[in-house]
Amino acid sequence: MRRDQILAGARACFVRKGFHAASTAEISAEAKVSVANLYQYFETKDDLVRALIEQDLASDLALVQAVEAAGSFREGLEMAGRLMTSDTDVAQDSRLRLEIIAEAARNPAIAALVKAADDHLVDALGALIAHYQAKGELSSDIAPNTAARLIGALYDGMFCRFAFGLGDTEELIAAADRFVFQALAAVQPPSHPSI
Amino acid sequence: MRRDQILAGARACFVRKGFHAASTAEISAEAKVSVANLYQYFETKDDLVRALIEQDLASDLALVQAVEAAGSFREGLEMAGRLMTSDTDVAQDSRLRLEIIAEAARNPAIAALVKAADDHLVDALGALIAHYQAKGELSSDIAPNTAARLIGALYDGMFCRFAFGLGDTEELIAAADRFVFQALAAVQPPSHPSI
Amino acid sequence: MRRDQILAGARACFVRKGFHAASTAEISAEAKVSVANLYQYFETKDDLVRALIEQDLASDLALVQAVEAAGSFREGLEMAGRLMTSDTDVAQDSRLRLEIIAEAARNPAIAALVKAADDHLVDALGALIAHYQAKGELSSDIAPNTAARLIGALYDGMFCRFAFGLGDTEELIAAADRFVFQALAAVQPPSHPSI
Amino acid sequence: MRRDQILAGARACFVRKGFHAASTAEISAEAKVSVANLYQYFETKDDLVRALIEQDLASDLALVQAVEAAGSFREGLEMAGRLMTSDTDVAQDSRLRLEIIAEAARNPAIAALVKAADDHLVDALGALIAHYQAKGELSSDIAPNTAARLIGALYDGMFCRFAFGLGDTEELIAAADRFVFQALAAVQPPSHPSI
DNA sequence: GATGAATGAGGGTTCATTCAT
DNA sequence: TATGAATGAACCCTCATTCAT
Repeated sequence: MRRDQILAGARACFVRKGFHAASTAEISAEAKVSVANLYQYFETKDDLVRALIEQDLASDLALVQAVEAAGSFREGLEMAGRLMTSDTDVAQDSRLRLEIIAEAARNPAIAALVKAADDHLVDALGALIAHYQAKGELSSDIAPNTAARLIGALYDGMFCRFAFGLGDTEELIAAADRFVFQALAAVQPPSHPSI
Repeated sequence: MRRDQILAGARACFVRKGFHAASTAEISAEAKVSVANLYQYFETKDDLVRALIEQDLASDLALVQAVEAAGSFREGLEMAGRLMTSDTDVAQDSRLRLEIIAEAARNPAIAALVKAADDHLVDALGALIAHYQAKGELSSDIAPNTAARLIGALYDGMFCRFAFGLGDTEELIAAADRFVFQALAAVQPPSHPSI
Repeated sequence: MRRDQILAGARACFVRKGFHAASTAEISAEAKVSVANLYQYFETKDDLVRALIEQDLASDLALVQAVEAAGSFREGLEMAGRLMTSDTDVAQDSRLRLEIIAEAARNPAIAALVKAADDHLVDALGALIAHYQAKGELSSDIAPNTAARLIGALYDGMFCRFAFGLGDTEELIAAADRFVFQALAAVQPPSHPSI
Repeated sequence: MRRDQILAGARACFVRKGFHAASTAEISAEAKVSVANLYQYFETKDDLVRALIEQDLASDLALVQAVEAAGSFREGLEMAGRLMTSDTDVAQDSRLRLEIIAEAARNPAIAALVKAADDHLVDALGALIAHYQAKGELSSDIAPNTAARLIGALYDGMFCRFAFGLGDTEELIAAADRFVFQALAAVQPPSHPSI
């Protein structure tokens, strides 16, 4: 309860100012809690950051599960796209995600968290791709996990853009879905056999 | 020059610690310059950041020009991939780029810079794609600028991962090239106009 | 009783960290009591400190009584020395004593307590010395209360050293006894009244 | 210069409130310096404390040298006593000394400093005592270093008392000198041959 | 009587920035 | 131009203390 309230306040502040620029004073004000109280729920500002990051990374799994539940790869992609944009505010989520990745680039502990979450995601998505490759719905020209990694990168890259208001969110996601499907589906690779 | 020397020191520090965590004291130490001296070349730490960002964004244009100079789209992609990895340290560049995007997500002034650079890039890449679509090398199913934006996103997303050491740099870039080409290629290979 | 339980916890913490560095949280944890509960027995941390100091100062009287009960001054000194080292942990007691004196040096209220206890002690010891001076066992060259004060100082000084583990406790106390006796003994041994 | 100014301010504050209760804000105010400036001369409040302690301990050597320079032990004692009381404010010095010893009781690093200084002092004083024992001015009944340690303890104990205004400073020191001399000089140990 | 939750005040430390030289 | 010295503002965190239950 109180803990969640604080996490929510922290999320708002981190989205607005980033991990480093958001002060514990701001966060507690946003969460309508005293600073000292905040420290009864989180040992350290870093701990608070870590908790938020874990919360955020965990939400990725929902996406994969949606894709898994779909009847075809294409459908799964569309479902995932819809889930992403269904959220209250994609730009905010994107900012937090961006902040997380930036923090991972400097803080090895955070990097480990992000890597673990990413591996998890890539494995799940890779398995799915392998499944559809076996069924013939997708081309087998690319290693499943490599494809998964590229899809992950594409989405991350879009989030980077959404984070500071570049382009129309839903439109780009829809285009991305088609783009990915086209890249992976190509039944008969045109002119350049395989490479 | 003194200014460049300071920028170089700043770059090293920002890559290592991020814009917020790198102190002017650290930067001047790295640049072998006194703090007060730094302030004779940059009015503010923010100015220093801005200068570095502009420097960094400008380097993107080289990529587009390489793609433009190539004989085919595919060749252009490969060239771009090679250019990116030819740099001294991709991880470092990626970290700075990531830091820039994260900063853009909070600072509207920086966002404007990044948007302008991105628009520039998208326009150039979009024009190129349109050119190859007209020649039949690429499918016309996708709007050229949308394709350009997706390509940009894919590369940004890969940089995000490189920034904290996820995956093999060159291998992933090569796969990305094929991925992009596959996604955009004309379904009916133009090299077999026989049909 | 609860109160004693808290005092014991406080003693342990104060010995370990000193009055200022020991927090009420630590003390209640050590006493296995909630912080709020502690405040039902002591209005203030200062009150707790004061109570502990009074407890500690009171224990000094036992020493004087031991000396009074002895048959000769020398014997009394030995008895006192034995009492002091018989305690569970001289170093711990010394630390607390030291902490008390240091606190007295800043806090007039505590200073008053310590002075009163010291006066009491000096008077009792002085009376004893006067008694043995009259009997000729001790030299009358020194005012009884001055001698008492010097003896007190010597012991306090030794406690200061014991507090951080300087030297062998029992050995030094034994030497101190001889030292004191030598200093106060009648120049012409009273046991050879022949002259 | 600045450093000394800060040390002086710190000394005043530490005497008044003790190491823990004196805040860096108070110290810098007393030294007429900004807090940030203080931190350019001392890395840490602990460093400041340590510097002050070292300064204080070093001043002890002057005493020993005075005793060494004297023609007889008794004369040396008197000289030392005069030196101690000649200082601007014995009570203040005593408070700082007390604070140092109390800190040594908790902080091993400080304990090491104090022990080293004490060993130095005991050795010097012990050598002197041995010298006068050889000359026959002092009795050989006591080990020189033990005697030195006891003398040190006696003086420390007196300082403890001076620290909170117990008794007349000069009078007690004079009495202590006689006390010590009597204890060590006793040409013919009265009645209790050696023990 | 007992406690978990809550907080205002303050503590040590750092930082971007200025200025006299 | 170049710098050592200086500082106000802020930051993270802790503590003695209170109060509703």
